Formats: sequence, C-alpha cells, structure tokens
Amino acid sequence: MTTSADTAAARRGRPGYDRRQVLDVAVTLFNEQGYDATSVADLAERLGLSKSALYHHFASKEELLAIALETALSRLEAVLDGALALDASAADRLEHVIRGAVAVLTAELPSVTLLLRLRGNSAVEVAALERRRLFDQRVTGLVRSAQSEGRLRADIDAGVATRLIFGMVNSVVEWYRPDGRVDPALLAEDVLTVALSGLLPRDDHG
Amino acid sequence: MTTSADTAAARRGRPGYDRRQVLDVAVTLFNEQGYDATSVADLAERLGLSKSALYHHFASKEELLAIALETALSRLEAVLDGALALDASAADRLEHVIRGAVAVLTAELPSVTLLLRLRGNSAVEVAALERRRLFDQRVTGLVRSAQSEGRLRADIDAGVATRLIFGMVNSVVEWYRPDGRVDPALLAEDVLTVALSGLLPRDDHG
DNA sequence: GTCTATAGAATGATAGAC
DNA sequence: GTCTATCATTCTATAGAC
Repeated sequence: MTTSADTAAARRGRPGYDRRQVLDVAVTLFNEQGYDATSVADLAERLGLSKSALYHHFASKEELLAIALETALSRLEAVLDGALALDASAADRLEHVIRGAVAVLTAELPSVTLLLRLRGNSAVEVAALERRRLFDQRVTGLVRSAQSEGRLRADIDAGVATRLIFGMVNSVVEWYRPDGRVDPALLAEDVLTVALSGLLPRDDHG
Repeated sequence: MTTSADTAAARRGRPGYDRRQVLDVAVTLFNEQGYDATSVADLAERLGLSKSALYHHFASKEELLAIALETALSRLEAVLDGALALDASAADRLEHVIRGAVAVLTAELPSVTLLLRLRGNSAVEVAALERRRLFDQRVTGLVRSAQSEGRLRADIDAGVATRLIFGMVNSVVEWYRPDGRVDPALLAEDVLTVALSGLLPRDDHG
C-alpha cells in the first residue's frame, strides 16, 4: 500500500526514500536487532544509502526512536481515552481497552514492539516508559472498579491482575505476524476469553 | 544467599571478585541497560575494577551472556522434564509446568529476564532462542493433549493458548521483584487461576 | 532555479579485547 | 593503559526531477 510514490502522488525533487519510508525500515531493523545493537551504518546498508543521506531525513538515530514511540503511545492512549468516554460499566470499559489494545498491537506492531522493549537508556526512553507506566496505572484503576462492581473476582490483587492481563496482551508482539493465519479480531476474542473465562472447558455439563 | 564470601568459605589468593560475583553483577547490569547497551567499561566501573581485570575472569563479554542463558534454560527444561516424568494427565502436567515456570522465573529472575529479551544477534543468542523454541513446542504439545483429554477448552488453538499462557507467565519478569510484597507461590496460583478459570467472579450464585 | 535526496570524507568519542 | 575497529554525527558538494 504505502510502498513508494503512490501515496503522495506528486513529489518534487530527486526520487528516493522519503521520511516515512526511512522510518519504517528503521523501526523494522530496530526490532530485528534491538535499538542499541543497530548502528546507523546498518540502517544505511539496509536502505542502500550512505549514512550522510540518512541524516538528511532525520536529525539523529534517537529521533527515529522517538517518532515510533509517539505513534505507539498515542494510539494506546487513544484507546484508553475512548473507553473512559463510554457510558458503560468499568468491566465493559476494560473489555473495550483489551480489545482495542490488541487491535493497536497488531495494527502498529513495529512501533509497539519497540515500546515494549525499552530499557530507559536515554531521556526519550525514560519519558516513554513514564507514559506507559501512567497507562498501566489508569488500567489498574479500571480493574479495581470492575472488582468493586462485582464484575471481576476480587480475590486477586488489581495490580497483579492488570499486569497478568497486559502481560498476555503485550506478549502478542513476540509472535503475531500480519501475514500469518491469526486474525487480529479473533485473537482479541481469544485473549478476552482466557482473561475472563479461563481455559477450563465451559461448564456445560450441568 | 549468594552475596559474597560466605558461599565458598575459604578462597585462596588475592582477595577480590570471583567468577560468580562478576557474573551476578554483569547479568544485573545487562538487565538494567540491555546487553548491547552495556559496555565492558560500564561493568568494570560498577565493579570498581579495570577492564583488564575483568578479562582475567572471563574470556569475553559474550561468555557472561552464555553462562547466564545456560542457567535459565537448564532450569526451565528441568521443570518440563519433571512434568513429563509424572504419572499424570496432560492437564495436570501442564499445571505443574506453569507452577514450575513461575518458580524458576522468580528464583532465577536475572538470567531468565536476559533469556526473554534475546534478539538473536550472535551464535550464542541464536542457540539459546532455538532451545527456547523447542521448550515452547513441547509445552504446546501438552496443551494440545489436555484439550484432547477434554480438560482444556478446544475452541482456542493450542499454539495461541500456549503463547497467551506463557506470555502471562513470562511477563512476570517485567515487574516481579524479590524484595516486593508478592509471594512467588501465591503469584503462581494467581497465574493458574487466571489461565484456567479467568477473572470473572466464581459462579456461586446458582 | 528550486527542491529533494544523495555521497564522500572526516570529526571525536567509545566500543571490545588484551 | 593501549590497541584497532566502529560508533553517531557533521560538512560540503552534487545528482536528478520539476
């Protein structure tokens, strides 16, 4: 779809990579090798460009990281904002968040993968981790409310429950591939099934 | 437990770090900053040693990684071997594996954390990832058998179910801390509860 | 001529290894 | 400490489409 010049039909100047294309390749490479293990020379080679040509598109290696993280975080936050704007119970809102998070993970796989592997080695990374921490905290609030409503079992700590649910959700980036045979929407349902009802057979024998 | 000289009571020669202590600090640092982002100079500084002194203990930075990965993998494999040696149903064996995996994760947190973050950037990493893949495959077999027994719901693909369960299990390394207020054994029960019964309230109203 | 993408050469800093 | 290799980055200049 977004391969070359067919997106922004008429572009002036010399043909070649634009910002978007460089970013996509960069994030892919960061995910393959890890951000720190990927040198600008690696990226240049993958693109068939010189290093200096890359610096025409971006001010720094870290800027590439920052843009990708912004994409991932803003989309995840949008899901949560949308859920909180609903006129619904906390349990229903939580369900909306889980479904939405799986959708964002699968749709924005590269940038979210990058986000989930951060170590906090720079100011950019620390800031992203902080936004992620805030996201988690708000979801924990939802879980706690759903427990109070009696819609979620209360014998598991809300913080632990949230971490387990999102551990399951986030782990999807480790194996989901867009070209695979797993449908994102069905995957979201499977996640919800396991999280809410568990893997024991449905109680249809009595 | 394994802090300093109290392990191998009498050690001869010049006082200072031994292999084990250097390894522990190295793995801790690798987890804090990431393996690639951690330089030998970082490690030397943390230990208060010169770089050359470090190379007296280890042949290379990668050797440190290899030893840690061996620890994590052998302990996880031992859990699986133990489960398969049991005279029990697949479902019961799976439960044993999940409980054991959480135990290994919490007991060997640093080395398992390192294992779960590998990217495959070297021969050592590729080999470790391959052993991990084999582990996952064997667990998937257990899940499939448990489904055939009727002890696990069969409307979720065995591969997806396995990945979701272990996504939940493995995510524990992201937040569990030995000095925290979460008991490892209770955590394992919580994981099993969510995986098997889900977070919906127990059906005690009818 | 103007715009965009591109190289080449060289910077200082830091890497792992010994 | 010292080695060589590689790191991210910058400067200056040019190639090609409008």
